[in-house]
Amino acid sequence: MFRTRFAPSPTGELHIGGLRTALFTYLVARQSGGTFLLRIEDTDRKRFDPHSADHIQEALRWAGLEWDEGPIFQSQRLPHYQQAAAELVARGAAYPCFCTPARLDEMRQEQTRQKQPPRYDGRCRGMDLAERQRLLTDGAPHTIRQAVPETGITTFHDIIYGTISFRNEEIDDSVLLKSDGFPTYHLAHMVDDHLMRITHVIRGEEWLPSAPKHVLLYQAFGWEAPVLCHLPSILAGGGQGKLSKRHGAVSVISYMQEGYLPDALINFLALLGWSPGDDREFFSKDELVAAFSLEKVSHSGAVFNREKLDFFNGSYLRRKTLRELADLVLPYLIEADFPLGDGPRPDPSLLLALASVQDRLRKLSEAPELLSFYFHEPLYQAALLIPKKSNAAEIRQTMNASLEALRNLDDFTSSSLESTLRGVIERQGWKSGTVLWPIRAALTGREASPGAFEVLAALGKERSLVRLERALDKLETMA
RNA sequence: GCCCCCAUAGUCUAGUGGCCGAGGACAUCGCCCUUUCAAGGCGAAGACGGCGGUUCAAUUCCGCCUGGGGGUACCA
Repeated sequence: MFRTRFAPSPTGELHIGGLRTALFTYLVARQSGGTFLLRIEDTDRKRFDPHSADHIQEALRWAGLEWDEGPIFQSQRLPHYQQAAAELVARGAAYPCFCTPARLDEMRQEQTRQKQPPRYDGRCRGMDLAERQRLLTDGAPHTIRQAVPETGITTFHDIIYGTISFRNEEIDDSVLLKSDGFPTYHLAHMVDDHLMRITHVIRGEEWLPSAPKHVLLYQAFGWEAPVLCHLPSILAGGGQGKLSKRHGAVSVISYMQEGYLPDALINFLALLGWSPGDDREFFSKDELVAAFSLEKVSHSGAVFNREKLDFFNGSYLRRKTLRELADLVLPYLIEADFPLGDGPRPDPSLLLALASVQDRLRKLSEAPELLSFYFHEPLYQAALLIPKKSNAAEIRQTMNASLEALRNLDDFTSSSLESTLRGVIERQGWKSGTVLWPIRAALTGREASPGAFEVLAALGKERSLVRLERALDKLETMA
């Protein structure tokens, strides 16, 4: 029964990398029958975005990652952190620092000039106790800094990376409590993880270098540290392959708006840095819960590959029933201002139209473009009606024959349309292309589109005949 | 600069010393199907970064180099 948490800072919208972290965190909790908690780490008042927490929750919900506890806001738990900081000072693991931002800035510039690693020089750490007490009682502004041991090695175990150690002398005395009384991440997250009985800290690898600070803090408190797990980054992949050049960090909401299905995104993201160890690639969320394990997460960063995401999305879209697809696509058609009529919303002809494009759809936002000829008379050049290796005279002939056969046909279903037109083709001994290509071109105005029978059926007899007659007119004026 | 992490095809990955003359997926190319484009089926091309070790045997272990990523804030 593990307790895990996703702990984003509310500084903007949830990004793809954050969603993957949330997913892995969620999976660990679910597969143990444990608890997944959402904690908003809003301890930076400068970067705080008031809408961010809502956006993050919306994105998580859309993705299907429901949390069991929270959201908990750190800004409402200040006393916990202040008390913890005081405790640390009492234990000698932290100390008040009265250095001003200006002095710190100057100090770092000097260090950089001398080609030394920029870090706190320890001025207030060695301060005379009487002096410290005097400043404190005077109410001098100060922060609380971690007193990192000057010698020794801090070692910890990461589920993914294994044993990692740092020389304590390399670790800086970070600020734990800011002068405004807010904690920094270093203090807040570990205090909360302890108080909330978190068993697994799962976060991005950008935290790896500061992990020893946190381990030291757990030791100072005498608390048992949770299992640590750092996830490899998702990379943008600039400059190498042609397929990877326009990938970047993008917000989850934008994928939602572009018409990616949450299940497809989740499936894709799960495979970015994790694999089951065999050749399976399609996973429902439940299957992920069953198969996932942190031990199988890879150690190296993964480039975000949108082509593969599109493949997954198309694949998930193809599994939808037509009614499901209609519900999904409708908002995009409305957005595109298509004349949808007054009838029942997923009307039969819309379902037929959708069926004709389902195989070509990679994301929902492509639907208006793929379906436009069903809603608007197509504009095209007469030459489009004539396939290669044919001519206007021949096409006029086949079109007239097709038109006549179609006028006499009442059952406008794909199958009866097919047998009727194949009958025409066979009787006249024509090549099927000379009959079918011009019909399809006349109906869609496109070089590439769904097949003639499907379009005929979806458009219906009346509208089909109008378009075919118009095409014939075009052919006449051509000659 | 210093510290940490990483390294199988364009991309995501399988692989824990011999089963690898390296498996799967996306993308690419070809063929089939076919009125077009997709989808689908079949097939092709494509990788163990380099150099040294260890070993009877290294993609797998070790070191160095190179390359990539991250950190170095009163941001997370």
